[in-house]
Amino acid sequence: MRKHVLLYGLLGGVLIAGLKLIEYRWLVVEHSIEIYGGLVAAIFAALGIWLGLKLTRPRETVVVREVMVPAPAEFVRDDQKVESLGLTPRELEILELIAAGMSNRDIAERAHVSENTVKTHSSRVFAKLGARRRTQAVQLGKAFRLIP
Amino acid sequence: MRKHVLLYGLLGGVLIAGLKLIEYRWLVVEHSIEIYGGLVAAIFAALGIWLGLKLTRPRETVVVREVMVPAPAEFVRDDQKVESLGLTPRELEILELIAAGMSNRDIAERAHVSENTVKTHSSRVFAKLGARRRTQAVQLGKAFRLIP
DNA sequence: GCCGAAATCATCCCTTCGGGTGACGCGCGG
DNA sequence: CCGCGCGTCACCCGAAGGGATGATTTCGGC
Repeated sequence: MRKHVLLYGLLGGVLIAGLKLIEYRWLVVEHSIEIYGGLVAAIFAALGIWLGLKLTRPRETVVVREVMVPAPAEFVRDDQKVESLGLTPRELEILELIAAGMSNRDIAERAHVSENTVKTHSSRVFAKLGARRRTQAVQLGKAFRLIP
Repeated sequence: MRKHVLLYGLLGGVLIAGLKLIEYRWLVVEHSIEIYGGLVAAIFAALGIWLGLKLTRPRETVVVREVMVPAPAEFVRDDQKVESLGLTPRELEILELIAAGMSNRDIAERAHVSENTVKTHSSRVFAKLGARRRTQAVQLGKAFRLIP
């Protein structure tokens, strides 16, 4: 920065000296003052522009734009809904297995209980959800955010 | 931009006229030419700097930062998957209704066809999806992004 | 005009589901 | 200690679902 200012002043001095020399060499011409002023103005204006550019070159404004990106939005169980429906953990578990597309027999094996027990649980789930079919139970379970 | 240039020239003219006036009023002082040049240089340099700043004002770096925000991510059917599975529009429609938790009878009424037809369609859907139960068909349908 | 895909409906048969009911054991809290 | 909620299991029965197969119609393409 200091370098720039020094260079600036130096150039100014040289210019003035040069102009003066020219003036003395070719005598005073009419309107020389205007030409002189115009030259000085033009040159210094150019210098000013250059200096201004130099000064503001590294000045950058960072604009942060947040973009909505579709995120999986991981599942969070609505425990309040579970509470209000009076669903027991076991029933919720059976509902999840039903939603996974398993038959009562499959669920019985998975949960290490008898098929009858699974039927009892699922019946209770249907009753509490107000569903008549397992597919409906699944649909309601997802709507109530009880299962992913 | 044109406005700036005009203003620039106008100011220059006014300045020269003003200086000339001063020069005539107080007579010619020794070194007046240097003072005059210096003044013109200083003012036009300032103008140049200002212009330079103006020119480079809109230099901004836009940084786009993608932020994971839970978004619904609306459903888009995987038509390619539909194609590869050979699912017909009607079958897809029946699959959607199954996913809505409806019974074959409900679907028959909704689609204005007989229950037998619904059963035929659903059977084909199951075959194409590799499902044995409607709940499984729903689960697979969602996994394959065939239904919302 | 014939062919094939899609949609429609049907019939038989078996499996799975769902409702209803009853019962037993366990653990917790009044 | 007794009741209650929860989980477990059982049996019956009707409804719904699902597999297999065949038939008809409609529509677009070759």
